[in-house]
Amino acid sequence: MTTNANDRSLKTTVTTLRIVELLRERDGAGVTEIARELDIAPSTAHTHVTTLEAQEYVVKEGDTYHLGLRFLGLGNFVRTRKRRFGKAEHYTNVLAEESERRSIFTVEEHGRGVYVHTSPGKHGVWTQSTVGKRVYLHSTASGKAILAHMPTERVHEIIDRVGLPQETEQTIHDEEALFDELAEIRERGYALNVEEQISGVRAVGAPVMGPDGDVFGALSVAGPSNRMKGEQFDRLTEVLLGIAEELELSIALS
Amino acid sequence: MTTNANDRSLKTTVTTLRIVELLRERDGAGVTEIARELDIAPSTAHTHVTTLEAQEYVVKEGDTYHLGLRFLGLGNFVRTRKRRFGKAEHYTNVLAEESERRSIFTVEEHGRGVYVHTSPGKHGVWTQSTVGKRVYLHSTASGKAILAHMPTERVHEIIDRVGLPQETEQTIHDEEALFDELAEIRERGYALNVEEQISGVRAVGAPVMGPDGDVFGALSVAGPSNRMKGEQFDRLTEVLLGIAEELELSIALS
DNA sequence: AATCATCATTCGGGAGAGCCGAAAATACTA
DNA sequence: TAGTATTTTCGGCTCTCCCGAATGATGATT
Repeated sequence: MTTNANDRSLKTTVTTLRIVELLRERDGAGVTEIARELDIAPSTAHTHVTTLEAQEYVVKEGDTYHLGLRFLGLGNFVRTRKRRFGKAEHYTNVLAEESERRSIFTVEEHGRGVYVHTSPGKHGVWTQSTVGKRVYLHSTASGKAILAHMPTERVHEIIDRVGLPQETEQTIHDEEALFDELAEIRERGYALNVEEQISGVRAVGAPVMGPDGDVFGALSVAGPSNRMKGEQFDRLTEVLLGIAEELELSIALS
Repeated sequence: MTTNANDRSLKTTVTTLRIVELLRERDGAGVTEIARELDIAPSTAHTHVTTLEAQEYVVKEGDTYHLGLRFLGLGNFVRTRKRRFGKAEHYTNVLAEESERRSIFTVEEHGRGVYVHTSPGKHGVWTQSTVGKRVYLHSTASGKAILAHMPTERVHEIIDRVGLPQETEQTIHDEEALFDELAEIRERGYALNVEEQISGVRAVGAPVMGPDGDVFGALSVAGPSNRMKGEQFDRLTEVLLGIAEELELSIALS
């Protein structure tokens, strides 16, 4: 999947990054645990982890190694790198306030959706939607909203790269069906997610276009299915579309 | 400095991390620029940067490489890793509200202070105090508050490791003078920074102790010197100490 | 206490991987 | 069209990373 044929990738760097990833998933780990999990010699794991520690990217607490606060600076940097992200944050909060649902601003990167901002909203308290989370584009409302406004060619590239994994029974896993849906989304102006990512959860997503005509990202609101239907739902959609438009305007004027 | 004698550090990993650091500082860079700056061959820089891209830690925009949003997830993870950090965030905001000054919560890592939370406050708008920023402990109010409540042995270790660089004319750069100051801080209960880090800026810092008796971090307020003196200042100190105590209590009860 | 078990850490040596340099490809300028 | 500065590819040599075995350190079990 990630390993192509003529791979000039640096094995050492890849191992280091896998360790970083593991330390996040496990919330810290010991040398043997890392070695076992990544199928490398304990001594090798040790060298990697001490290198990371010497560079101050990792801290040692007792016998377990943890990700250090240096990642705070890096995370904060990418979060504030584009001025548009600041605007998006504001309108994500406004959306959560007015919709009373969990609101999320998502952008595409490497063919996946990344949550750049999230705001809980009165009735949308469920967790699991943390900043930085990576999701599939084809199984989420924001993701489909983004795909719908990309050049078809790029959509194909993305499908080739990440595929269309089925996350629930409702997930669209057929390429043709997806393209039909994307056409519908363009027509309609917003995207739906009917339990396609998580059972029992529905969402609506609206694209946020940049002034250049490219998709910048997408805003979405999500909640339990029983709170996301009927006339309530129509109101939600209206609020969402309004705020997405405000955000577009705000971006265009800067 | 970072290169010890019997260094088992992985050269490849170190180079990769230096590139990451450079991409942050410069806000993206091209291959040649990286190679020139780090004194490596362009082809080498290219291999590193494409490895990072393949692992989705870096994005390519035209001919320049930028840090990617994967760091968002890592940053968010370390920010929320310790439940105490959440409490600290809340009280940092309260402090900014009540003091109307820039408020910061700092912890020690690898002998340096790291800003974990910051809140602008009505009259403390000046920037440069972003989340994740790393500062010296001996030249900041929070830093000195933290040092004052560490085992003397560790303070020596830190001085040996990072030194006492002089940042302004006021910076304490003499070891003995520093220890005198730390004793005074313990006595007084809070630390001062009189233009020791940045000319024209003063700050007050209070330690935040954990229930185990170790320093957890420090809260501080900062502002331009002319707004940080007289009876105004006494009120600030009182507010700061009160909120630091509240935070300690809140931590102890969890 | 003493033995055992588990894990972290050190270190030498061999294999393989990373680094360089040269050349090709690409993008801009004049 | 030629010239300049960049990125990118690729072969090969050397250095470095990785492994395995040995040593320390820590804690559990009897």
